[in-house]
Amino acid sequence: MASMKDVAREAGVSVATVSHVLRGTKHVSAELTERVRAAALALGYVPNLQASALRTGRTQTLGVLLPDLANPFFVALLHALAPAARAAGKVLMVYDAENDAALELAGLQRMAAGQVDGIIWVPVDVDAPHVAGRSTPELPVVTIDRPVPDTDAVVADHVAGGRLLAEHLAGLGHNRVALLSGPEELPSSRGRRRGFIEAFAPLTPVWESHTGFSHELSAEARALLDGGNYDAVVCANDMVASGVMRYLTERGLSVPNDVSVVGFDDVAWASLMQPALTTVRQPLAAMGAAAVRLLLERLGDPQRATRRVVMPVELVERGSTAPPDLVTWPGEATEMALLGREERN
Amino acid sequence: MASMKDVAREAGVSVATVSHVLRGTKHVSAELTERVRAAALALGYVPNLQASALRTGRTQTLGVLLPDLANPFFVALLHALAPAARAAGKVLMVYDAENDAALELAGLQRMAAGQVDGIIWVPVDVDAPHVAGRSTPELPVVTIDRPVPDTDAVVADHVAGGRLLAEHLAGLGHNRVALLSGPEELPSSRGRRRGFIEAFAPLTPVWESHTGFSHELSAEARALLDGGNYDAVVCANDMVASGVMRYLTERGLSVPNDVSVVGFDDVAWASLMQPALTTVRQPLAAMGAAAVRLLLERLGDPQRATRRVVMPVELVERGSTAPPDLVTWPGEATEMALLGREERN
DNA sequence: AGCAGGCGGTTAAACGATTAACCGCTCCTT
DNA sequence: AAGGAGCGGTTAATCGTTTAACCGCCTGCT
Repeated sequence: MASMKDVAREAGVSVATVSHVLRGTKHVSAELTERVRAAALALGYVPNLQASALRTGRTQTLGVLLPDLANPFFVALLHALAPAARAAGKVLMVYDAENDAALELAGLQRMAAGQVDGIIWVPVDVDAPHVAGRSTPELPVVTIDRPVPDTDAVVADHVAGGRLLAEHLAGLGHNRVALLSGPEELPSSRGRRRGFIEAFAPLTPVWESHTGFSHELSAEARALLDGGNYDAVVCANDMVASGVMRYLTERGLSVPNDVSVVGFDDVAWASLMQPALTTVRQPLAAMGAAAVRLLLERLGDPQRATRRVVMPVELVERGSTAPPDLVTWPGEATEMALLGREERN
Repeated sequence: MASMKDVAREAGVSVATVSHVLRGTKHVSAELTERVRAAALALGYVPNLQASALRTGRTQTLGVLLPDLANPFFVALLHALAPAARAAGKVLMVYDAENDAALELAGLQRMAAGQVDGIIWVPVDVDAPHVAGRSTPELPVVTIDRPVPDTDAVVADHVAGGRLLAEHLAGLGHNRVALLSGPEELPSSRGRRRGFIEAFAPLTPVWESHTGFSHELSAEARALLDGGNYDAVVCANDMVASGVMRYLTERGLSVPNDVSVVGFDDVAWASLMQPALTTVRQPLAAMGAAAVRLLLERLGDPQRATRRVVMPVELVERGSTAPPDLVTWPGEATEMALLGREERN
């Protein structure tokens, strides 16, 4: 690989001059500029970014630390990050924590080893010790979706999303809603749940079960669904909604004729499900751009106060929701109270 | 950030000794080893990988250059690559070419700038000039799915996959098959098509249209589907299959009762579709591991002859295929010959 | 005339790690 | 006893780039 020294020799100047020409850090006469340019081209010179990074302390690389690449939401986020980073001339170093806090910590340390200028991070678990203790001393961090105290953060307005769903379902005439909320410890799940309940509660009580983000339904969730006495299911996210639709269909129920189902996120295939899924869209492209912007701003001014950006969400009405069928349900209504956990307060 | 010099001072030894202790490159007395370890721990020392890379010429980073992060297949591939890379102590630098050859070239150059030890690459277009000319002089490359001459490559056995589908459909009794093959220039599409036709041709002719990999169907594809006279649709991949199932369903046809549909790849949500999709699974985890292994082998021995690894595929039978309904089709059979392109030999 | 200051370039010191070469010392061999 | 080998450590060169400091030289001001 041709180095700057080679270019300098070829052009008959010092390496300093080559550097100045290539970076424009100092004015160089037209003649020498031309000679240097020509030499660089002739030798196929390409600057060694490692060396440059060593000297300047800037790698032009951003770390992306995600909890799970198997989750389409995070993948979509990555997809949104990529163009924003490129626009800023940065390249992404991606680390998949595979939902494992130990792996996440390893990734964090690896990135702290001077490999990246900053990190865009969706923590596996905001309550894990290494998150609070922030074992990464002085590496700028922007969190997305799962904000960590004292970091810049980008989050969607989950509360508003929950509210939109509540209003949509209430508007259609639903009043017996089963709620499959996501992991209790996640701010996103909590926000969606709160928004939904606050906007829906005046109408009717709600049966609820906590579940993961997988399309595999928990035993508790299945019991709740088997119990009947609901005319709509509000799911933790689109993957869960997909699992629910499948489960209901297999049991001979029709979505949306017998039961309406809603998800959250609007992943790519939500519109391809049968029926197409009504859900809440998070503005991923904007969130990715915001995260990159926040990180660059902090790189420019490390002392800046941390900021939290809340992005608006949008209801996407599709075929999985419809007015409830007012004919009584096949199941008995009396046994319902035993199933599912009671809504606490 | 504490550097090696700091550790050396703290432990009262030279930086060389610190390096030897930390890397185990030379034997150091138990006492000093202990002192160095303690000092490193106390100062929270973490080696600067940039400096290390500059000196040794090894970054411990692998580049991953993908054509499109919006395509779930490539995302799944990335997901398969991540654990394999980690197991080898490497971290991944991911670049999304967004199906744009110019962007791909930019990514290639960026990675050639000493940022990675080697590249795992799925080219946007194997016929693009920068692919053949390989504008990346001496950077080890492993291609996946779209092999480039004179590189190590990992590919699934697409021909066998096509054959499996043909045998499956023929076994069910289908003999009027519409073929929506993928982009003609891609080796994967060509292989699937060839395998299918070779195994199916003895039975019956095939109507065919070339299409992209998107769930948005081309006008030609829609015309073919509208034409009728088929009892099964063989799709370029799962995304296309999903679009086809939706299109057919909207037109009142039932899958698999009226028409069987098959895809290719077995992406994550293939099993969640209604009906669940019969498809061919590519062994992604194994392919990712193979790619990393090939790349590491080449790093170890740059002179080694290039190798191509062909991975076995597997038919996954699900609900989207069934024996054909022998009742005659609603459409007329006579007008069919006009629609779709004739099978060219 | 004398001096400040700009211009266009070079010199050389970093950045942080790796590693060949070397230096005393001890111990073994012949 | 002389020479060689091994041990445990240090010195110093090096990777490729950046950039502060410096050096002549020419201009223009007073």
